[in-house]
Amino acid sequence: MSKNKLSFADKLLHWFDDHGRKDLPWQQDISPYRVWVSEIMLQQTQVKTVIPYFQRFMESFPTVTALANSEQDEVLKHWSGLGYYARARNMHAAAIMVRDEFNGEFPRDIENIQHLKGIGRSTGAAILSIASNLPEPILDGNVKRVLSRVFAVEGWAGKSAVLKELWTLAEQTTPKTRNADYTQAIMDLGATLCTRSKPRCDDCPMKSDCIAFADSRQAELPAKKPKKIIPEKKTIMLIVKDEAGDVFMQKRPPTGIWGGLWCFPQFETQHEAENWTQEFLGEWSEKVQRHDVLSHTFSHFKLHIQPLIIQLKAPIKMSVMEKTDKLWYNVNTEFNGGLAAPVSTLLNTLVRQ
DNA sequence: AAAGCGGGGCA
DNA sequence: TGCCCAGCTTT
Repeated sequence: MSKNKLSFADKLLHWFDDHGRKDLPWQQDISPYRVWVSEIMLQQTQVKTVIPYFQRFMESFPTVTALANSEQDEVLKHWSGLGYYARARNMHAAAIMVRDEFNGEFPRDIENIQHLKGIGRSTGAAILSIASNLPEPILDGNVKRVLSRVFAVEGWAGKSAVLKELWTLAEQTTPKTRNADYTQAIMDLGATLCTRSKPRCDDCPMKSDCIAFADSRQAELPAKKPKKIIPEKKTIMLIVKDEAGDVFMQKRPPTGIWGGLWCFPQFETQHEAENWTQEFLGEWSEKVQRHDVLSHTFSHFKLHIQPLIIQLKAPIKMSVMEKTDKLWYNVNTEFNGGLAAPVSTLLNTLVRQ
């Protein structure tokens, strides 16, 4: 390791001592479990949004064993609105694995910790570094941005050659001592100063070392992901109300979009929706109401949702009542399961009046 | 309204 | 090794 690289860590740590954030909820009572939960949540969401989710999660699932002993519906309920629901499912599976295969303790080495679902090299390293002060380098989005700028790494990090170069730089810059502080410091620098747009270079401890700053290339580095045109799809969401005002909902398959979350029945056409209602639920008393289309963007397609509301009058056929993946939801009660954002939106705007 | 964000799973 | 998976914030 060159002298230059050592001073990188020293400068960063000095800055962190004076200016870094140390009062975030997951920086208190540090444990592998708390760091793990925060890291998974922070993968997809900003600090400000994560804080209330983290606190609710910790109140309900104070330990990894408590999480393992919970129902998936309960876990997804705490994740509703955060997105990337596969990560909540993975966390639940990983907690069960820690309970059953690791005696309730997180593995303390980078190889074994990656056997847990949802934990790769960077997240595993963050847990080991922050919770146990082990000298593992991390490479999350913040670190990628900082390293790309300081060392002028060319190319998009989605390319394996670029990613490899970034990992090498991460290994070379990560110190053996004060590793936990260093990991928090470099993430903090990326989150607060070395931001994607308008970085505050004048306040940055790496200013004198940063090639992007020297060359005024902060806006070009890191290289952006190539643009892709995403397809658009349409669906009808059918909101069926029974005589009591309860709403019919069904659980989605365990994997795929909104896996394990509760949703309204979906159809391609209004005709199909009406036929299905007739066949499985009975007669309806009012005309089918169409409501405004709600558009929802995923990473790989855009979904246009046409909500339909049907009010039933005849009694419900028993067959649908018996299934565990179908239910009638009393909208004035708390929902015990995961709900995708547009489903929550529809419940709030069209059902709970 | 459109762009940008991030990491792991899996074919 | 390249594509799939979300929903929120920022511009």
